[in-house]
Amino acid sequence: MTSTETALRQPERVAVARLHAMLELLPTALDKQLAGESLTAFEFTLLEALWEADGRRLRLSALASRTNATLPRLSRVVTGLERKGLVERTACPEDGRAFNATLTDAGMEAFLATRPVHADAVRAMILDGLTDEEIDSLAALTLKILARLDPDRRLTITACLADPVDASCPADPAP
Amino acid sequence: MTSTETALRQPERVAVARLHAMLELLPTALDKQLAGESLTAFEFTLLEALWEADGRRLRLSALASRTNATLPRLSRVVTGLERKGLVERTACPEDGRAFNATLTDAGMEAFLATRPVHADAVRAMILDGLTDEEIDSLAALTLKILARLDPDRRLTITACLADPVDASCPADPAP
DNA sequence: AGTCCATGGTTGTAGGTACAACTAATGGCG
DNA sequence: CGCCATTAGTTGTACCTACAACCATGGACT
Repeated sequence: MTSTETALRQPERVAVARLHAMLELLPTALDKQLAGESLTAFEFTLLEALWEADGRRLRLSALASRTNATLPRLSRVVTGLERKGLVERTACPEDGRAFNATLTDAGMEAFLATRPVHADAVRAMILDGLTDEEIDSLAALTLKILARLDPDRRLTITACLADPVDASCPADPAP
Repeated sequence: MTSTETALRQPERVAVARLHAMLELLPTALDKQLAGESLTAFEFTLLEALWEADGRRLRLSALASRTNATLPRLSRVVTGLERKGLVERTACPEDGRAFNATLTDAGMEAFLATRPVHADAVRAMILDGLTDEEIDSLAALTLKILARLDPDRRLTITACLADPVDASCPADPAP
């Protein structure tokens, strides 16, 4: 079942090479744009997830799922944000094992201050070069790839990642 | 001229969120598929670049450009591959500062052994879910994003990354 | 030749991430 | 009740990468 023995065709090679290049360049580029706010892109994503969450708090495991991070990684990042006073760990009443990460007021403030910077960076590096149709196309393509990456469908529960069924997302032909 | 003050629109948010998720998941997923060959995805990319190069060798800085890596990073990875016997550092005759990384026979062998594994992984995680048109679309989108990421155009010189004008992936003059 | 600057690479250091091993609490089931 | 498998999180360890500082060479210009 291994080794299809067939080499990739040229258009495939091109797409993969470019995708790979983007994978290599985009994350560090994004991080650099946010460096001025003393937040990493991942930390921002984390604050964003909490901001959108009910009661501005989320269980660590839920937060890990939403941000596509492993639990160890999330644990340490939350520790870091806690040290900066942007987040608080509070025990979960219903489950003695679980903890909630709660956005503090300072965390809210930091998030709101960083949001426009992040939005501008994303526009400058990704969106501004694309037409509306291309943006939709990008959303559709990434969804398809994500579906294969995460067959368990455990991770992609966030609204923006879900299937295009829900109203807020642009419709496209269902597979 | 900072802070556009305008929030991202919903389709933009969706595309960016999915792209971000992919950025988080794809690299580690690819690495895991290649773990059995005791090569990282980046090391494979590096061997691939050397394989395609004229005389199976490339100057370190050229190699860094092709693989979208910083020079320090490349230097260490080459050291690692050298230790494994897959690559050799040889001084460049024309330029006393420069070094060539040369693919050894063992390196060729390792590359050829890993190539089908890598191809299968790429197919399984990316290509198999997409139609030919979508693959072309992906290539076009990533090209547009790369163009904005690398305005200096220093990095994206590789044939597969260049503008869609040229069809083939020719080698270019060795050092 | 001599000076200055740019280029090619290497290494010190710091920070981030994955994996595995670990603790602790939950929930089922006899 | 008491045992066992599962789940939530934390931490030890190892690796990787970025940035900055560094050394050496090449090239231009006087």
